[in-house]
Amino acid sequence: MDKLILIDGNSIIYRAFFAMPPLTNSSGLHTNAVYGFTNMLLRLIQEEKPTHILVAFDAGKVTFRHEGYQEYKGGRDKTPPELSEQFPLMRELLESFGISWFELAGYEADDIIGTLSKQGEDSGREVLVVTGDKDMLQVVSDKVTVALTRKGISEVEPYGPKEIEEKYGLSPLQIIDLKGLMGDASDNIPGVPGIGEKTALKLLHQFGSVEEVLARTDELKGKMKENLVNHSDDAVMSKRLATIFREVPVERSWEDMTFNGIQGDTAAPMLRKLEFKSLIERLSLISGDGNNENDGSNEKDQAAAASEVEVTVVDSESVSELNELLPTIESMYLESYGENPHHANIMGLILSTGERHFYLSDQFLLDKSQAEAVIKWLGDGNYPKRGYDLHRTDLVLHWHGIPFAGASHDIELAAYLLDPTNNDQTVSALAEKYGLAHVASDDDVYGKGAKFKVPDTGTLSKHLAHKIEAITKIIPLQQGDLKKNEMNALFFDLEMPLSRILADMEKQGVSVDRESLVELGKEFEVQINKLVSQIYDIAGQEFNLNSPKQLGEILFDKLGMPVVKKTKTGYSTDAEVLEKLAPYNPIVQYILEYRQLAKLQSTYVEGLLKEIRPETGKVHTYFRQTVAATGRLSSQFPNLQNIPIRLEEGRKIRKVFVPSEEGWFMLAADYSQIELRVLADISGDKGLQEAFLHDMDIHTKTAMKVFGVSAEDVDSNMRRSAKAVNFGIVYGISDYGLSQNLNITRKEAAKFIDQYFEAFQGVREYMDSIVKEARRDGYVKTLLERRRYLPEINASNFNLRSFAERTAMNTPIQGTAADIIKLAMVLMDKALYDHQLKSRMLLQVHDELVFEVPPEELELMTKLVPETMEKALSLSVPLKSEVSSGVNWYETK
DNA sequence: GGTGTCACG
DNA sequence: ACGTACGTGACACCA
Repeated sequence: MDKLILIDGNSIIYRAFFAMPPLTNSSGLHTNAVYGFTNMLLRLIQEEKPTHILVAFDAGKVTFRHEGYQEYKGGRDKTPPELSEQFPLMRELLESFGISWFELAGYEADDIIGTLSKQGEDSGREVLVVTGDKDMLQVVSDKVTVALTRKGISEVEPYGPKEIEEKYGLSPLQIIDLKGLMGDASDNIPGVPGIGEKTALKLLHQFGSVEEVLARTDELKGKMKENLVNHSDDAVMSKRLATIFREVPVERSWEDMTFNGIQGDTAAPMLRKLEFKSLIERLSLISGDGNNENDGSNEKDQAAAASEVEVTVVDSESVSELNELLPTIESMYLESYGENPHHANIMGLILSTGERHFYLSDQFLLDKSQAEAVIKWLGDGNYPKRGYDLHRTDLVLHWHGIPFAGASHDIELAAYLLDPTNNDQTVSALAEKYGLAHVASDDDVYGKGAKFKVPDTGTLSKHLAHKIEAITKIIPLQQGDLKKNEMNALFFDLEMPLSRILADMEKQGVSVDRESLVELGKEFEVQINKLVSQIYDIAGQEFNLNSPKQLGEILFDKLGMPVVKKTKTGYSTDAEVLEKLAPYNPIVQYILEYRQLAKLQSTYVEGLLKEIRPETGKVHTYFRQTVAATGRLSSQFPNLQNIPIRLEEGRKIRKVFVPSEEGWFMLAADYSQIELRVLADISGDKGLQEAFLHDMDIHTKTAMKVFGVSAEDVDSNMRRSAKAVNFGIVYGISDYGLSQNLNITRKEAAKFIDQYFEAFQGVREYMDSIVKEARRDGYVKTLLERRRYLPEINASNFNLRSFAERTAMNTPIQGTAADIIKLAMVLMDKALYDHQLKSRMLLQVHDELVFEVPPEELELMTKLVPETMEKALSLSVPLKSEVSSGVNWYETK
C-alpha cells in the first residue's frame, strides 16, 4: 500500500525556528530551524514508513490571493535573516536525503499540498499532510489525514474526519467557513469583527455555511447581526482567501515523489556539514549501515524486530547461561511498584548484554539460592551498572535485602542534567527524544489507577526488553551530549556519586520520638478545639473551617467583611488577606491561629506519624535528584526539607527528631548567606565582595549603601527593607514583588531597587548581562555548568518573557548554591569514610546538612563539618558555615 | 485532578 | 500597559 507524506516546508521551518534555541555550526551558519525540521522528518520516516514524500514551499511573495486583496498576509513581521539563510540549506538537505520538493510562483505550499493530496486520494492512496496550519484541515477525508504540530514541532496531532467532528463539530470543508467568519490575524484575513472561534462555531452549527448565515441574518439579533450585515463582503472574501486551491499545475509525477529510504552516502556528509552529530547517529539507525541497502524490506525487518524482541525468561535452567554472561552485562532496569521506593515491591528485573536480554521475575530474584550469582553481581561495585533511576533501584533492592553498588551511568539523571525542565523523563519519552524505536508508556502497558494490572510474563518481559534496548542505546548518545555540554564532571564526579550518598542517607533514616510527637499532637488538639468553638460562636453556626469556600461565605457574605483579594474560584482567604481583616473582627485572629495549628496537626503530627516505620521508629525520606529545575534536591514521603522553624509553635516539631543511638547528638551546619555570596562572586561586584571579605552583616551593609548612612544609623526598619531587597535581588527583582513583600507602593519599591543598583553597580551589570546571555544562548548555566533552558526568554507575551528573565537571574545563583552544597556532601561522605567515623549524614535542607554524631566524635565533627563545607568550592569571597549540636534537631540552633 | 493554602530554603 | 517575587511538597476540598 502506497503512502504519501506531504509536508508544508514553510510552516514547519517557521515553527521549528521559533521553537528551537538558537544554534549555529562552527562557521556561524544558523541551523536551528533545519535541525528541528530534520529531527521531525527522521521521526516521520521512522514512524510512518512512507513510500512517497514531497516537501512543498511557498514561492515568492505575491500569490493569486493578492489579486483583489492586496493586504493578504500584510502586517507580517519580516522573516528574520537567521531564518532566511536556512531555506537554501533546507533544500540542499532534502536533495541529499533523496526527498523531492516543489514550489511554484504564484502559489502557496498549501495549494500545492491541496492539489497533490487530491490526486493521491483520487488514485486511492493514503496521504498524510504535515503542517502547523489549521486551514489545511479542509483537505481531510477518509484517505487524507492532516497532522498538526503542537508545542513547537515536537509533537503532532493527527486529524481525520472523526477528530475534526469531535473537536469542532464540523465537516472538513466547513473549516473554510470557520475561517471566513473568524478570520486569521496571522494571514491578515479579516473575517467578521466581533466573531471569534466560539461564535463562529455556534453560527456554523446552526446554519452550516457562511452563505447560509448571511442569507438568514434576520434570524439573528444585536451587534452580531449588525456586524454580519455590514461585513458580509468581508466574510465572503475571507472564505475565498481561506479556500485552498486544488488545481495547481504541479510538475511532479507520482514517481518523482518516490522515497527509497534515506541515501546514507549523501545524507551523512550533509549532516556532518551542518554538524548535526546526534542526527548522524540516528541516521545510521534508520538507514542501516548508511550504504545502499535502503529498500523497504530492511525497514520492515527493523519494525518487526522491534515488536518481536527476544528475551530470555530466566529460570532454574537458563540461569547458568546468564551467570556466565554477568561480567558482560551492559545495562539493567528494575521495575517496581508505586512512588515510594522505601515501600516498593519488585515487579521484575531485566539485564542486557546489548545483544541478549534476560528477564528475572521478582520470585526468581528474591530466591537467594537460585539468584545467588545475580545478587552478588548487583552488590559488586567492580561491575559498573548502567540503567535508569539507579537511585530508586538501590533503595528498592535494599529493602529486599539485596545490596547494590557500582552505579556508573543513570540515564534518568543524565536526562535531567541535559534538560532539567523536561518533566517527562520516562524511558518511553527518552526513546522518542532520541529517535529510537517506540517504547510503550507504562500507563499503556500496566494501566493506571484502578485499572493497574501486571501483565502476563510474556508481555511484561517484552515491555522491559523494549525499555532496556532503548536504555542501552541512549547511554552512548547521552555521553556525547554530556561531553558536548561540558557536563562530564558535573555528571560523573558530582551527581552520580551523590546519588549513592543520598541512597545511604535515606536508608539510614532519622529517628522520631513517637511518644513526644503524640503528646505534642494532644496539645495542639486542645488548642484547636478551643479555637474552633470560639470561631463557630462568633460565626453563629458550624461550618467546615478547612474549606476556603465555606470560610469565605462566612467572612464576606455573612459577616460582611470587605473583600481584599479574589482567587479564580472565589474569595481569597489566605494569611495575607486575613492579616488585613484582623481589625474588623476577633474571629479573624482565631482563624489565623486555627490555620497555623491545623497545618501543624495534619501535616507534621498526623502526616509524620504515618511515615514512621514501626520496626525502627524512623522516617526514611526520599531525596529526589531529578525534579528541581535549578539543581536543588527535593524531599518526599515525608518531606523533611520543610519542617517548621520560623514560628516557635511549629519549631517544637523539631524536638521529635532525635539521634538513633543512645547518648548521641544531632549536629547541624548551615551556610551563611550562600546565595548572596554566590552573587558577589559571579557578579564581581566590589562592594558586595568587600562586605563578605570582612564578614559583615550583609543586610546592615546593604542598608548603609542603599540609604547612604553609617552603621550606627541603620535602624531596624532600614535593615528589614534592605533584607527584602536582597531577597528580591536573588529572585530576579521586580518593583511589584518587592512592594508586595514590604507592603509599600510600587513607586517606593522601584526607588529602593534603583538605589540598590546605584550602590551595587556590578550586580546591575550582572543582571543585564545574564538576561542577554539567556537570549543569546537560550539557556543559563551555574558555575559547575549545570544548565537550564529558557525557551520563553524571547516570547512576545510580556508575562512569559518576564518570568523567563527573572528565572535567568535567579537560576545561576540558586543553582550554584545547590552545586556547592552537593560538592560539600560528596566531600563530607569521603571525610567520614577516610576518618572511619561513626557519625552519619542524615539530611540536606538546601543550605544545611544534618548529622547524628556519637559523643566521642562531637568535637571533631564540630570542626570537620564546617571546614569541609567551606572548602567545597573556592570563590572570590569566603564561604561560611555555622555549626551547632544538641540532643535533638530543635536544639541545634 | 485541579485549586487553595502553607510549611521550608 | 502588561501583573509576579525564586525553588519545592503535603494536605484538605470539591467537582
